Amino acid sequence: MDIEVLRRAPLFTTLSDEVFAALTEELIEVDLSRGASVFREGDQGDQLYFIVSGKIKLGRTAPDGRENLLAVLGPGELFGEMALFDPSPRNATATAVSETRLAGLRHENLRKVLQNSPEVSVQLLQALARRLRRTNESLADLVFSDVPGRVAKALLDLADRFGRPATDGVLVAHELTQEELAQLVGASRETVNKALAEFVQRGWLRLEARAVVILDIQRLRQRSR
Amino acid sequence: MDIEVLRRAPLFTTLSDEVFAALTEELIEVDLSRGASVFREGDQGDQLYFIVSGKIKLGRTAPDGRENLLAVLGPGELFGEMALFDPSPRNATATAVSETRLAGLRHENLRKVLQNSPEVSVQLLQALARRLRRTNESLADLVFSDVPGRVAKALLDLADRFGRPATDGVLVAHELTQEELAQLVGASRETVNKALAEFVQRGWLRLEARAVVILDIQRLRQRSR
DNA sequence: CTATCGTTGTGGAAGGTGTCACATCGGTTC
DNA sequence: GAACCGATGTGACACCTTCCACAACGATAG
Repeated sequence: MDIEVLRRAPLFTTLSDEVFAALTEELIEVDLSRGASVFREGDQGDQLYFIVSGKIKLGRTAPDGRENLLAVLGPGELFGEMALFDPSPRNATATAVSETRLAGLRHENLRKVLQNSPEVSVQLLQALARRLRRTNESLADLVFSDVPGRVAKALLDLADRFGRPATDGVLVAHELTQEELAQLVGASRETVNKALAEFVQRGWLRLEARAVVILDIQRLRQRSR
Repeated sequence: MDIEVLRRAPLFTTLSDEVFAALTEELIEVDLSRGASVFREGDQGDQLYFIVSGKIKLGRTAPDGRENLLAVLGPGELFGEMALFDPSPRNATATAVSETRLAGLRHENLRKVLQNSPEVSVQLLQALARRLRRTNESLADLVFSDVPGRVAKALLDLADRFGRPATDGVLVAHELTQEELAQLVGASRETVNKALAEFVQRGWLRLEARAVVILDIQRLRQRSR
């Protein structure tokens, strides 16, 4: 397994080489193709996962079948950590958005690491605090912004994390369908499509298959406020 | 200061009497009257707070002045912990909803406790995980439920945490104005007022000053889904 | 090449919510 | 008691968003 990504992950950078080596012994490799789930809402879980490559979406399903996404995560990020500290079952479903490789770590093995190096628990606390901050941000957006604003914000966020410079702008290969993008911003697919169309029409974006190229990041940023 | 509440708080129950005693030495007492703020969005903070008595609302302000509440917390709960693990400034304003007494703990003093008893960091992780879970829940509600549904859910939640049995139902002395309740559920005051009026008209509620009496908890629960 | 199916693009009707406007109520101040 | 002010109650209207319907597109399988 390619452990370089993990070595650079915030959670592990503070670890000594020894401890890190011991830890990697315990990692469980998981490979997923698009659409495959790591775990589902309601499952009992005792692992947390690091994304080695690919992307994972965390989503919830309403009783009537509608879905909404809490986050889309990429390489170096971790998820499923809540189950380790909160006894209740998984409160979200984790699904691969593309070909994805994960490294799983069981609760008991993490415990061992926590004993030996208390910095790790601080790192975990930081990771959780950051996530909480992000979620609070999303909450506020949902209350204050209209759909186009939330779409703009989502694209900028995805650009920050997955964007790569292109000849005429920033290529954001988010790998999401418009349906998924809509679930991420909490709106209907149709409305999101129309918002995207408007941005394209204004010359701020160019659409590609499961990707966008941001042409005018300034305007987009302005629209997102 | 009345430390009984703190002794029973999840974060401290696992501590030995010695460690707990040492900790209480470091606590900073803060008294607030309704409307007074502990800290504001953008402040630099290095304390976390435990609520001894009263209620605190955590809120954010949009650039245009509109507000929305992330949570309303009561005795035994803690807040402001994110600043300890995430270097960025406060991302919410904490304001007293009623006469409130807090116990503040500075970062450096918490560190000392964390060194001596690793269980506390696990407790902190649990507290954060629970908060994240709650926030995810609110996010989903905002996407899936209409305003009356969210109002019903908010009242039930407040009832769980602050409710007291009354002669004809459950008295929820939430101490929030309808304006604040509206900010909590992410809606306008008028719409919330109309939702409440409808519930009263159906015989599910009785309104009192900054409080409600839930008369038919079953129906209310049904409406909240 | 053709059929199929998931995805994307668009229009229009229906409904929920925010905004505005104003009446009412209750407690506080002078 | 009168004036005042924050909080609450309620209607009308505009607007955004969802929902429904259907066309167009593109990749894949046969």
